Amino acid sequence: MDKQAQLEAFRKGIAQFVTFNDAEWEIFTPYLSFSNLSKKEHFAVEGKVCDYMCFITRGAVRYYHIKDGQEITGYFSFENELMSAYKSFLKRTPNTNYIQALEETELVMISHQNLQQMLNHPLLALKIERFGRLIAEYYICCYEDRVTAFITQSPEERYVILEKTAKDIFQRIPQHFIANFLGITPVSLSRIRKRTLLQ
Amino acid sequence: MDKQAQLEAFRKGIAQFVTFNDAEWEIFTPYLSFSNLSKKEHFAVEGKVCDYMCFITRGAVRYYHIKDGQEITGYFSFENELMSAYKSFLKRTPNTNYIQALEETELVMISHQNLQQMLNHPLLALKIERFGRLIAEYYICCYEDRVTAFITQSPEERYVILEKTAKDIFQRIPQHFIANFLGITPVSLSRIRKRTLLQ
DNA sequence: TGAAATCCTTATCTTTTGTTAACGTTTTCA
DNA sequence: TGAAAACGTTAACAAAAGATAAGGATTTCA
Repeated sequence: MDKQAQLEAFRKGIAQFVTFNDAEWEIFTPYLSFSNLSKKEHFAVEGKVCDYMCFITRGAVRYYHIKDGQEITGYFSFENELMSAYKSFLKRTPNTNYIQALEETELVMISHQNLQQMLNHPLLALKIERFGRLIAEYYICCYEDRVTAFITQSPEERYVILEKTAKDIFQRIPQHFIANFLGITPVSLSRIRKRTLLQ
Repeated sequence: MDKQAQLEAFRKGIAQFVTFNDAEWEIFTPYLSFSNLSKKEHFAVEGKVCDYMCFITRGAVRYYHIKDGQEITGYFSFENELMSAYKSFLKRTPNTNYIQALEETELVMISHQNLQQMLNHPLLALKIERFGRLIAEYYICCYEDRVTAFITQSPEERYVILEKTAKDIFQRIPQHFIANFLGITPVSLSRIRKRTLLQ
């Protein structure tokens, strides 16, 4: 995808949070940069501060932790979604997990430095503050649902709901990553799938 | 606690997010209101839109869902912390859980309506946008840690860590609520406690 | 293209958790 | 103050999940 098309996709993708008129867009876009990730390439690694907030125009990534030498996948992001090691990016602290491309991935990026400059730019500040607030609020709602699922649902219930609401993820993501995401082992997910098929 | 003392506590409590000079404070405080909750009184109930964002100056509350007729406690907030049915408050959608006072509780409150007015007030807008953004970012970091705990830790590990990092909660909150919070049943928590004591 | 890596399933065994119920203690509140 | 409610522990059994290993299919990539 060429940069112009990526910018268009980005503009459309963030319209749920904030819309720029053409004059604002002219000021805004020079603060953006672009990058590609090849399959298995890391966007973020443990111990490093994450300097970019991204919008994925194509591809998919997984977020994972390493515990006792084992990778545990906690989340995914796909095209037309935002991606960042959010906590590290915001707090400027070393990241505690990894983000890795599952496919060829294209990104539109905002560096932390540029973000700060925009927050000091008289014509952008208010809109960028709002953008940041709405993004954060959006993610809070996602997280709230996720925690609620862990509190109130069994692994099997979480699987059944995921299978209903995001069937396509099973075509795109290896099943053992999805198992981690659901909070169980791959073996256990395989059993649950067999069990729920028979019913 | 009298209102002046509550306001002082509030100002101090939000200083981690935003600080007001005295002139700004004068403009800001008329948008606030006050309320008390007696023990077991509900601040929020399922099905109603939550109209207030609160700061707790005294007391404690629990957040719980009802599933199959059973109450499942998912979170707590204490004095000097913020409290709201955040998702409902932000999205103006019916709330999906309950918030109930565990003790006599005192609140400083911002109504959604007043918040919107402040966001349109030329002298407050930027600071309030920032306040909202920083609060949301703060909660995202909390949620991120919580989800990571569910993904990467066993119930026993979650208990041991909670016992280390927030021992006082066990003196203040009934144990079966804490069990829900950890994602397990009260019986299971009782077993874990016995098990880890013996080791 | 062919060896290596990845992936899913299945089996076996162990460990943990859920469920239900009972019991004694403490707290609540009319 | 006294009956009722709330609370934590324990027991017994069932259900589910974790750990480990093996086997076969598919994919990857040099």
